[in-house]
Amino acid sequence: MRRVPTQERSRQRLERILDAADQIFSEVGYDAATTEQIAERAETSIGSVYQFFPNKSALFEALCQRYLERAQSLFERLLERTTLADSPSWSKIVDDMIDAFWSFHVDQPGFRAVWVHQNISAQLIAAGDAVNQAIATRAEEVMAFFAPDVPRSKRRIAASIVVETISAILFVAVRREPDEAKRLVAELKQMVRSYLSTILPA
Amino acid sequence: MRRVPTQERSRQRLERILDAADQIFSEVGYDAATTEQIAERAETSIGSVYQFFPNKSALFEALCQRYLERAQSLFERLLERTTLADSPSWSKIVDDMIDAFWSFHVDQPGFRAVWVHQNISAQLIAAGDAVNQAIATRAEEVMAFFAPDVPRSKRRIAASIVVETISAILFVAVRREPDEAKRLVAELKQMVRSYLSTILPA
DNA sequence: GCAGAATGTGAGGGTGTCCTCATCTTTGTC
DNA sequence: GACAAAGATGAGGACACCCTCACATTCTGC
Repeated sequence: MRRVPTQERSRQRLERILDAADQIFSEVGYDAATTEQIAERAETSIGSVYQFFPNKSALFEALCQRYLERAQSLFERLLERTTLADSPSWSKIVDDMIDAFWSFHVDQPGFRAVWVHQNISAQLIAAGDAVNQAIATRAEEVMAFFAPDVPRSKRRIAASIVVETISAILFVAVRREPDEAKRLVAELKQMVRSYLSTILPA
Repeated sequence: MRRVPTQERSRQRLERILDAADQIFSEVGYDAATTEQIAERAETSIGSVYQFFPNKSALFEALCQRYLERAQSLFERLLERTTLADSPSWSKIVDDMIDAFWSFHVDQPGFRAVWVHQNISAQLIAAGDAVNQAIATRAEEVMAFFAPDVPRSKRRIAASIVVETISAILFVAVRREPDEAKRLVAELKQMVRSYLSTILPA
């Protein structure tokens, strides 16, 4: 970012620009989106956009980063709440997790739109992978709580595939009709549960 | 397509253009790819590219269509071979299916590259969905053979999520280190098997 | 209420790509 | 081998978008 806003007016403008970028990129895709269009939607001038971001791609990346941060913080909040509760079953945790991320996708339709089917830099892909990795690592810790004797390597790959599957299927589900999506999410829970029951004790 | 080639020379040129497009789009993405660059890689002139395709996006779509056809025909060939063999277990069929599609991804790296993280038209997304749907429908028939009493609606959603999961996780696996990918594929089989065993008889 | 810092503006320069078309080359047929 | 049809070529027109920068406006501390 070129300039970090200090005044309130500027902070709001930056927020408006990011929101506008979110909308435009979601609607028409990275290429078709023009910086002029984004400025217009943000009710500001093209010059202001370039006050904050050195170029179009930096604007897009900032937007993606914002989504990644939101996703990760959602997961952290969820875990905090869970560990505080008096040890529920792991299947309950899985269900809650899936529900929470499903809500995330539904509430923030731009997330899928900007993340999939856009030109994403290798750097950004790595950032996305890192978030999934971080989530998987935390998930592995939860698994360790329920099954301390399962070897670490086994836990690692299991956590990884569970996180990736949930992530991938939710991405698919967003595109379906609401009814079909609901059923997909239900079956996703079922699948993850039956897989994990081969590893974790009931 | 603007012109369908009748002479052999022309057919080969068209093939070269599609192959070049495959490479360039894979390497740099849809936007960054230029039609001039594609023509050069195909060892032909820009004019020839536009003899066959009305514009850049039509070229890209033709490329995607070629991949979809290849994927679907792979599945059909696989099923033909399977039904001819004397009724193996369903878990064997699942494993073979996953292996075959994994090879497809590995052998045709361009498939993932052009399909994910590119600007794909809604029309093309629908085409991709249609292929997955078609595969799911055939998978459902196979399930019907092993579990005739499971209600149709249940079979449908199960087939759908299995196909989507396999498709999604293989897309993820391609990006991993070979070792990690191998483990992911192995766990994918495990997951699908344990899910299906809640539906199909052993 | 004033100086100066911070912020905002938008017309236009520069760049690069898509695609056309007039012209040339190859292929097939009699 | 001559003629027509099919195929191939690539310089350049047209267009659209990114980004700059000189100037205007707003804010802040004194």
